[in-house]
Amino acid sequence: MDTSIFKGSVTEPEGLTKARLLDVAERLFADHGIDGASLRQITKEAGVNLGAVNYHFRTKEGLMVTVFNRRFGPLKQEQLNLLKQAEQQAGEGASTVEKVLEALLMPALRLAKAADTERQIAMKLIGRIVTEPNPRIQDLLCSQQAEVRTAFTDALRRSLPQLSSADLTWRLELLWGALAFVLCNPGGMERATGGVCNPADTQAVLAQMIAFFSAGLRAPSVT
Amino acid sequence: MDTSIFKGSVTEPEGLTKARLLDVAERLFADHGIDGASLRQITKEAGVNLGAVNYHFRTKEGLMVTVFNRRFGPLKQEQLNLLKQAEQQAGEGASTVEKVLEALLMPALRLAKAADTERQIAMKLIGRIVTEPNPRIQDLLCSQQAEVRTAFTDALRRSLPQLSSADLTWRLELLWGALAFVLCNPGGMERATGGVCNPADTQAVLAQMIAFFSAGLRAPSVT
DNA sequence: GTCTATATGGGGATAGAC
DNA sequence: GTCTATCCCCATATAGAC
Repeated sequence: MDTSIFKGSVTEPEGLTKARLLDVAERLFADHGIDGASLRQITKEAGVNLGAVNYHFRTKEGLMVTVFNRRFGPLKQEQLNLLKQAEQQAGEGASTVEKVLEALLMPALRLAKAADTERQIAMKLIGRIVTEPNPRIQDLLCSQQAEVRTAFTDALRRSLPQLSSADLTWRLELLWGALAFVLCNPGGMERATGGVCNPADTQAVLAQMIAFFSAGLRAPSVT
Repeated sequence: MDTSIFKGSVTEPEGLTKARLLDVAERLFADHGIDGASLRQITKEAGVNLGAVNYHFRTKEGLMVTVFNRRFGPLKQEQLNLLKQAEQQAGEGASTVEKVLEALLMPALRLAKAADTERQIAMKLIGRIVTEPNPRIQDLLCSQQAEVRTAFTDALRRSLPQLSSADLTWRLELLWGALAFVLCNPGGMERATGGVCNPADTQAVLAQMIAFFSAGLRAPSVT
């Protein structure tokens, strides 16, 4: 007697395989880097077939781009929305540096509606992609983030009219790098600092970064 | 008539193959990441045989560790020497934050006695290793840098007695991340900022970072 | 949509001649 | 010390059965 209900090639619920692939790929990309995570590993852990990647995403790069957009799209929107809110609150005058920084940093550190472990995975993914050696991925990121970059540069220029344009650009790059580093390797950071720094503690990181960087941004121009 | 002097397996000058391997490996590790650079590519570009890696360094990891130490050993020494000098100059009192930061940042950004292209390669290598996903490499870096980390943390603690220990640790991590990011991908940074930021301009980066981070470090404690 | 099987290429490591 | 040749494993991508 055969008690199994699903046998042979029974059609799965629409999109389930695809979603499982995306979830596992995101986690493994975050933990081992893009090149460091193989399709074999991803499909095995997702409990789906290797061929499914080809069917749903065509190539590994297709999978990567989809993972990327699923996470960066909403993030970008949230950053722009928060910035808009901050500027509306400020009314006629310029927003404070702190408010602008919060709009930029909070979404990246918090990641909307994410459960705790999911949040940590997504955070690491961002860090990995930002520091990815592969030039194709860098290009992708660069174009994706261009809108965010200009929006926040403009906002900060209004908040800090005394700062030269070059200095502002430089300091935003430094801030971006520090953020990427924090996101990239939370475990290593905690270990290196003897447990003092825990990047998963969103509130603490946010407070630290805002205090540190708003003071830095207010430093006199050097050019 | 055979005019070639070296033919067949003529013994090369001592250490030449080894040095060529190290130089090329450093460049390719810097450009493509550790995993991204294959031994085949390295040996081919170095004009040496694949087997030479096994003979001189045993494994790829052996090669990587040697490249690593050749570059980080002197860097570490230079950082510690400059710090010592700064503290001697300061005499009884504490060194200024700026002097301490300069001792930390300048060697990394300048890299002693390096020609221009060599310097850029070495800078990228540092960035790559700092952001490397592979946990073995992270451990190596962490232990190598422990001495530098504590020396500079102690120096800054003396310069900034009002800053809580946790805040200082956090801010140094953020600084370290920003530095890594700058070193890691100079081309991408220049492109993303429309040429405004050129990480190869040591003096400019140093001035920017010192102004930005010394102001940040002087911000009030948040904990 | 899902599976098995395989094509094709590249990786690191090594043995053994010279 | 250097070279060739090769082992063996793993990668991505794909073809074709179900």
